[in-house]
Amino acid sequence: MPELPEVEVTRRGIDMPLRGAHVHAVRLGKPLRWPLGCAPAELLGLKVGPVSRRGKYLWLPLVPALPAPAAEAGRSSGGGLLLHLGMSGSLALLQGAGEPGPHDHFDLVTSQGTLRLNDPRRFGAVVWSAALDAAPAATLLSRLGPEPFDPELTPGSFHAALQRHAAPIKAVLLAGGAVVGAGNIYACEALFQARIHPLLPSNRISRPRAERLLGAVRSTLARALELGGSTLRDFSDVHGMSGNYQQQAAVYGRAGLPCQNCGAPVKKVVQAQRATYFCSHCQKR
DNA sequence: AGTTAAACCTGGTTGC
DNA sequence: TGCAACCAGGTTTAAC
Repeated sequence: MPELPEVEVTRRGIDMPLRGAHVHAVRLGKPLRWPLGCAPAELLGLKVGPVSRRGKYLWLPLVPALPAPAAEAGRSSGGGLLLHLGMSGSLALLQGAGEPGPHDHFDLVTSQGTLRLNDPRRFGAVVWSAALDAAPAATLLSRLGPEPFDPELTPGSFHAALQRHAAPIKAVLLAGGAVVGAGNIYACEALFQARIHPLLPSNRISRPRAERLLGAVRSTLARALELGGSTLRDFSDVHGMSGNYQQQAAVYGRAGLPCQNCGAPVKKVVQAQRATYFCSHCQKR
């Protein structure tokens, strides 16, 4: 469910409300993708810092609330939680959180509300790391390509990155090495907007088309962000509001329906076990 | 080395 | 109506 816009919407929803909050308790549900990586008791008393995002990961800094005497029994000297929403995860910030439901697998109970992860499929993760640039966080983040809105990501560098892969452009976008953030929905939408065929080998994309694609990725993600995050059925922001980008999708999930540009039926193929929607008339190889 | 499958899970939808 | 098959926003890990 969550691609970059949804994760960013989530970040904005929890950042200020949680800042400066003290951790009162931690509750773990069923196992997620990876173990937490520390004893829950180590988090107690730590203070929440500014929440940041890298790709589809969120970083929730947790620092000692008191300067000097930190070495209390079992308390950590600080670090943070690296969170990922996987395919079906969402975060909620609850005041007076009720009993956890069957898919609520992580609670961070703080002085300013309970941050609760609901994730039916449990592909998501909450992992303790002593620092953003230390293992395990650094290891996970090291595989990520540039942020889509990083000014250092230029048409030239993007084109160069695409030249390094012979795989279909759709697969390259999903892999996130050239640019992070475009998941299955937005990759389809961006390729449609750029009029590029999803099966076209990445390294056969010209410089002008690469520039167009980068612009399409950026505008697609920015649009989704404006609309509050999108996606299919079960994404909701921290206030429980669902996004509505799906109604804006030009090709995703529209197999057989007329292309909004030319009227030809939208096609669906499976690439790397993922559904790809495109218009074979508008999108050229 | 680079690309592609398999794996991790549950739930909703579709089809017989 | 019941149940099996298939599908779903991601990404790591193992295998060609």
